[in-house]
Amino acid sequence: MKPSIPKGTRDFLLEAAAKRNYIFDTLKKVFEQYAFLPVETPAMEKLETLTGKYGEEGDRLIFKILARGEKLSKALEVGNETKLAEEALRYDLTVPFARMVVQYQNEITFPFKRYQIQPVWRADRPQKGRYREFYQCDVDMIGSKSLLNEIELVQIIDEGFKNLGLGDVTIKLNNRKLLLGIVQELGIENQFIDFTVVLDKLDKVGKDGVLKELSEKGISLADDKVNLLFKESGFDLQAIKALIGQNQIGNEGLNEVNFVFDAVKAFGISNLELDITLARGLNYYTGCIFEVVHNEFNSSICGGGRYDDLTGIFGLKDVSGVGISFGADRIFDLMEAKGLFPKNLTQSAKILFANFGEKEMLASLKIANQLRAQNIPCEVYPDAVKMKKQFKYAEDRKIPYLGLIGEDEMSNATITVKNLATGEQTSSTLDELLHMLNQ
RNA sequence: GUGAUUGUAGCUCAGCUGGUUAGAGCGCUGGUUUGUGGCACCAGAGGUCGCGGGUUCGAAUCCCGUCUUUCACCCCA
Repeated sequence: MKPSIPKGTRDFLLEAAAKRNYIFDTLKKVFEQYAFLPVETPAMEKLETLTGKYGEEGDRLIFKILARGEKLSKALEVGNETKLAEEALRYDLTVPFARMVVQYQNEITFPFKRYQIQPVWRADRPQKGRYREFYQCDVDMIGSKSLLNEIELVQIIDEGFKNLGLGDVTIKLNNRKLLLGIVQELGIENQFIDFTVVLDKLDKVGKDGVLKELSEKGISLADDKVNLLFKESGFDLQAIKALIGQNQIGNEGLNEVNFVFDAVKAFGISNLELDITLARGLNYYTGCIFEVVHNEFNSSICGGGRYDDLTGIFGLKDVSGVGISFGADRIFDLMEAKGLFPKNLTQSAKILFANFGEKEMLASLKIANQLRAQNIPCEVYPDAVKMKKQFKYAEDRKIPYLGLIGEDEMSNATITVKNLATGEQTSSTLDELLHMLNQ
């Protein structure tokens, strides 16, 4: 059998793993700058914890874990589908986080801020930028309704992407309350989800495409409202204001968006865009919603929003939360395509000591240990094989220097050091070597 | 879930309308060079042509199924 991995998953070899860690580390630094601390939750949750939180489509994509042993045979026997799988792999990090907050509510100080970098699984069909296993980097805050949180999250998004070299992203902002107000004024409140999902496609399929899809879902709109709602491929904020008029929830949403928008702009973040067509599919969002896109990548690389009732589902009422999720794998692909990763992420040792035999090997190890004590990563080649092979190893691992300690060097306490890039070779004492490698 | 698409050596690929020993480049191993690599030259190893079935005297090549790859839709990080 040819070795391979399940579809929609991928291996991260040395260099790829280093690159991905670079993304994690960069984001972590920003998260911690805003006083978020890490938590972790198990890869699997009880199925009932997950179902019903992501909408119909989302539920379908949950990876269920088949029951085993007696439980399985019993479930098959009785034909009880719900007993076939009682556990599932987590679909995102937000719902498990909400579960965690409710479960440990007496041990937690609110507002509770955490970040979480872990993989999630979706039983989707893989395609560009879409995997069945991928890492999310979530920052969430539960237990405060203040819009300060929204403002800070936008700042985190902005700083995070800038630090990754992706300062040219667009941060989109919208508010579900505003959308709800619009839907109320259109008289189609009971088709809120259907409407917003279709509206989200405006820039992709245009006005006619949206109208067509709406009518396919049994939603028809009066012409005058359509004209207020959107133009060919965008929308007109003044017209939207006219559309929602005195609608209470709509104006609430509008005020929230404006507050966040103005504050963030005042802090010099210019790539923020109000987009009333932004919907976001996850059902639990209730207030501000965010999404980050890049013009060289066709799907969003970060998304999030406020959820007023998520903990309520688990029994903790009136606790609002808000958070965002960076899609590490999409960011990885985008950065790879743009060549944004720093070089030498995989440089392991600064110097490799060649192996000429047992005596020489031990002499080299003694030097290596002294370098290590000075925080200089280094290694001794483990086998006394031919030089060609040892050189190649150093080259493949991007080790810049080769140290040679043979009989001559041992007897006069020196180390022959060869710069592998230039071919330059010097005879140094240990102190000279330390000095050179510390630069 | 729907519709396309791909699969030949470790990697990237060639192999014309079916014809007998399936090729190249890179990589790998050994040698020219038993403590001095990158270059060059020489030699060598490595493939049930994704898998299963069918058509045929004969299949990498045609047909069916299946898995896999990639892409779009749905939906999403």
